[in-house]
Amino acid sequence: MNDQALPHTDEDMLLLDRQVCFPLYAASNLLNRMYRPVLARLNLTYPQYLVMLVLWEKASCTVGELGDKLFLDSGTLTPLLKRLAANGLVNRQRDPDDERRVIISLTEQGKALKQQAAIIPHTLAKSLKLEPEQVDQLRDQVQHIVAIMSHALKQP
Amino acid sequence: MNDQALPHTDEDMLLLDRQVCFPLYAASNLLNRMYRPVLARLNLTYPQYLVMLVLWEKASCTVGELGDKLFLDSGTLTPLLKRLAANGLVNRQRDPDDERRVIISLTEQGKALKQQAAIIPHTLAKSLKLEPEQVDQLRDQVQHIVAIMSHALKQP
DNA sequence: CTTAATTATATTGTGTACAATTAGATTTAT
DNA sequence: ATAAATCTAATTGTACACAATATAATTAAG
Repeated sequence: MNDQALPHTDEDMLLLDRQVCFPLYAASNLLNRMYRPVLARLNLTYPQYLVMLVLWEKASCTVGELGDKLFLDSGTLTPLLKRLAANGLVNRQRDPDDERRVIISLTEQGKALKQQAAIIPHTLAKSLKLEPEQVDQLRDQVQHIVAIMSHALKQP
Repeated sequence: MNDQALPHTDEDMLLLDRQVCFPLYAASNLLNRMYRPVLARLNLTYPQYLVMLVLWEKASCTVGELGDKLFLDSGTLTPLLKRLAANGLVNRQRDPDDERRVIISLTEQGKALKQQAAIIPHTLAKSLKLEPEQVDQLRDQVQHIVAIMSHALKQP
């Protein structure tokens, strides 16, 4: 409805405002910036918060499972998990059944933090005052391209 | 149409799949990963490519203008611009009219790179095979929340 | 049963992000 | 005109991201 009017020359396709990728990049940075002060009270960064979200659903999993769910690799997760462990929120231990794996599990303190985290979604939802339908529509659309990209990156 | 059915307890709001922020974060990481091999041929990273997009529209601007457009601060831009300068794509010089400012301008090599970059949007569009209307709709929605967040972050 | 291929995590090096601080230039208020 | 406030970049320190590589454990092949 809108696209037919937009030109598709090489020149126009390089305009910043024509990029899909740039708003996604900017949104990710801005979200991180909005979460930061809220999460700072829990002594968590945003990626650390994501790891905790996974663990609050499933109290223990391997580094690899975390990576699959969060689309991150061990180069990112290993130091992050060491910091979470240093802060007393998780345990890191080799899987006795397969010594290649490292099992990450919640400590009591890590479990307890969930109570304090309960207000986070409220706080953020209030800041980005969008209609619930808009939020759901946006989430579904972005989830869709995440699925496409993660699939595309699996076969080279 | 979909949201009314979803529960809104504190518990449910902490599910990874309920987050809007997480798909945006994942999308940003995955986009970076898809751009990387393509941009590597131009010897650019993704944020560097964004800076070049701005400069291809306006051959010279200050660090502050770049920061406003890309939602980045000098802590990110200064080292990035130094690397672009070291690679011969931009010049960095103090504004003689206001010595606080640093003017970034394209070198001939930087201008010439635009020709090679022309294929980038095509290449990426092919990889994430979405309908043009979907692309436009997604971009508009994400631009909308970027506007909301960048506005929210301006007033403490 | 041993070697080769594969798997899971860790390490290294480069490049962002960003808060907090600093330093210097300009503007404003007095 | 000068001191104070403001503005613009740069610097510092912490924490991601990720490619490439390394290491150790498991599995597969012969």
